[in-house]
Amino acid sequence: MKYDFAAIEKKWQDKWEECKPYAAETGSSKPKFYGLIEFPYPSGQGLHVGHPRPFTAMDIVTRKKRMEGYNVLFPIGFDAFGLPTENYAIKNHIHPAVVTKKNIANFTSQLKMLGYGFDWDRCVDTTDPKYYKWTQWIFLQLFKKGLAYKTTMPVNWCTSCKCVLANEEVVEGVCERCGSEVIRKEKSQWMLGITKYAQRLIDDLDDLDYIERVKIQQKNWIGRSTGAELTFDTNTEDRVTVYTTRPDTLFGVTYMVISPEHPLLTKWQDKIKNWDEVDVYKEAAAHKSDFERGELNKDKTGVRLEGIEVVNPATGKTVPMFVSDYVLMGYGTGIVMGVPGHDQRDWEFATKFGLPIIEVVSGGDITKEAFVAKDDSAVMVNSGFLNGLTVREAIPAMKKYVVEQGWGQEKVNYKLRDWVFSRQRYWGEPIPLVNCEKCGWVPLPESELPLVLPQVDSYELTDDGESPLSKMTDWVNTTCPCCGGPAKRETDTMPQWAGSSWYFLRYMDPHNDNELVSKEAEEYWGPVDWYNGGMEHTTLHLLYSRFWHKFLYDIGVVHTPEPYAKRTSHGMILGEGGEKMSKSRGNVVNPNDIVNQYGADTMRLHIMFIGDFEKAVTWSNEAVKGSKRFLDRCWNLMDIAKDDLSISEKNEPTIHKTIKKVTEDIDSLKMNTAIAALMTMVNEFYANGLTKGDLEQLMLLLSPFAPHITEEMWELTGFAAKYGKMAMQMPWPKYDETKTVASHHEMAVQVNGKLRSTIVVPADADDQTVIDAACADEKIKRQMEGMQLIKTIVVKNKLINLILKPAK
RNA sequence: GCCGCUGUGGUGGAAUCGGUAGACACAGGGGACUUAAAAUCCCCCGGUAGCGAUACUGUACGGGUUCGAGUCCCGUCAGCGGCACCA
Repeated sequence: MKYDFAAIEKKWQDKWEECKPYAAETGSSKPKFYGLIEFPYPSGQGLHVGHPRPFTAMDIVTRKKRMEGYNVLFPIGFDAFGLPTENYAIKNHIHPAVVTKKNIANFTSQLKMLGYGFDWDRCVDTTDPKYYKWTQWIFLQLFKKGLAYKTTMPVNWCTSCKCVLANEEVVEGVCERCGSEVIRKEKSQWMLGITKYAQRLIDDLDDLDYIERVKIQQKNWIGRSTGAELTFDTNTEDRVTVYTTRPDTLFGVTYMVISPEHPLLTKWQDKIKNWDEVDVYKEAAAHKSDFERGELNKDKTGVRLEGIEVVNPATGKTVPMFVSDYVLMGYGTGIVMGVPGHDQRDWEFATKFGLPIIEVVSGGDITKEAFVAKDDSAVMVNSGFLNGLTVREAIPAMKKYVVEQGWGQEKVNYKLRDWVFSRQRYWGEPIPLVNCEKCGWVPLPESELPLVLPQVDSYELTDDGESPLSKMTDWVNTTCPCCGGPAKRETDTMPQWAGSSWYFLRYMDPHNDNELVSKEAEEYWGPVDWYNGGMEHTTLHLLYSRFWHKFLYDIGVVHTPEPYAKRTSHGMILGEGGEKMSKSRGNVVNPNDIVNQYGADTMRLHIMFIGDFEKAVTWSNEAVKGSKRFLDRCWNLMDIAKDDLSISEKNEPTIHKTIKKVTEDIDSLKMNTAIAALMTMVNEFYANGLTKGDLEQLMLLLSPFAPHITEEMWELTGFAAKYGKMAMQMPWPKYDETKTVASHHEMAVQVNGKLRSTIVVPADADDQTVIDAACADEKIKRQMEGMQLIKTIVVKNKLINLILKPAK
């Protein structure tokens, strides 16, 4: 009988649809396992070959967990708000909800075609009002705790599209869509106070089982630095405060720099003698994009503030003050002390403006470049009481001194900024707040949630970059829930990150209309035991969702401070030729084609066999055949298996070894070597012959990888009838360590570290026995002629190294 | 520039703690079966020399540690990912 994958896959998928073997049961007495994959964005193109990689891996992990007796939650959903759908809607005049529905239906059928063990009854869709009711609810709680606030801040503004762009939409300083210049524009935006959680987001990483590079990237993104805030007197009534990580270099300060956006600048308008010049610089800086300010314009520019002087408390001398756009308003205090001797940026600035450069740390040549000591054992000079100390000693000494003198205090800073949470877009969750002239920003009562996205005539932005919702005057004009007076609704919507920041909680209790998640469900399922996703989500999605989860922990909604106990990441699938798959390159592989040609089981197997899960791999249509061939070989074993239900003596060591290997490899996502071990086992079965008992073990091991063919074989070989269960419902096979070892080993025999021969000896033979055996070997005898044995090294069951030297 | 990762046959990739480099596949070559093709089965497959046994050589490059290095250490080069005037 031929392996008819199309008929077999259809048969079993229909069966699973009906008997729901993947249903998770909240409150079951079995141990729980919550395996999570990043839910997809349902794009119009459908699934591409990159999706099945993480999905299949976690499907295998969770299938094995079920067989090991766990009550498994392996859910799926759709992260469906977002720009591509909105843009498609604008272009084709179709409501985004209609497009979304269609795309989700398409994704669903594709995912089912691949035979994943998702609990489809728990499927969520972030654009469903029943879902985003709770996204809005979380926002309201953040607002009530003061963690959501509105502020004016610079945004990316496309001068041609006249709209606000997300950072991701700005590519090399121009608008991704039209290629026009992008400038910074002040706009009022909702912000979330993630920086208040910065330290906890760093600290709690320590106890998590995340792959190391994810932890490192998160820490770098949060960017903690320790230093001091120092306050300087000026010749105005204001004092200025700077942040520095190197208070030890205070004696080397020869000037100060203020950011063009700093409010003190405007305040000092009358005192600055060259205000016109300063104002022009200020204006010019405002019109520069971040890109120009950063990437292109390493060349330092600036204007001296005539009439403003600052006193260096360490030396008592006055130094001049400049405005320059190399100082950022958003980090530290927006004012920097210039230490040109020991900071390359300051050195460039000082060189350009002819400012003095003082050496305060010895060891470099400050006439050529700033000396930034690589280690902290360099010695301080020209620094009063610090002279002779190493940098390592000088930093704490100066910090202490600064505090004693009342010049400042120790300070920790983070690069992490608060989260810009508004989008002037239609296709997102409406922000459930109204603005009342009397009461200010007022939250909607929770009973009015969800605040449903209203129907609009056009999804285009207004000319001044406001959300399409702002044109809906009937919707915008409302009454204040607080005083009953006239009020306006917020017309900004939430970013796509919102719905994905908590979706894993909703899976635990997806149909609950009264709570985001019931206490019972959350305490049973939380936290997620294993979350796999892309490296590209390490800094944003992962950080955002950890932040929300910590907030939910603080207000008592969840019982753990962290959402995910374990995080792994998969590599990308590249197109033929090693390039990123993209429509424009025309190298996108659609999983449908592979499934039609070879079947879902082959697709699943191949995508796992293709290479190291964490690394990028190149897709090859040619190589898929190997996986299909393997399944054919498995199938054909049915014809040659002897009618004996016990494990054959000949295959026993291989079977136990393979069970061990596959068990361990699945747990560490090394599916490629697990499959290789299964292939080796099948090759041995062909070489040795096999019993039905041998085949039974193979089917159980193969089940998580290729569930359709396995169930069919399980039925045909009579095991389904024998046990009254599907293979996937059987206990995971166990191995006996003592049976994994063969009775004899082949050992390598080296002479002076070079392989010269191999010998076969009984397992666990003692050292003298193997040395004797090695010395008796013909090839070794030849090597030993005229030589003297001075040392032997024996590695049990593996290798013998004989150290010889010429005999005297 | 900074942080992180990776360099292994024609190709994808294996190789617990430092212990037989190239498992398992793909492609290729040879053979069997077949009227033929597909499929299937068997054999070969890093390089150089040799009919062969075998010898030398070989994990980006240069050093080092070690009885022994793909693996550890120092340096260099290349590629990928992230961040980037963060004081």
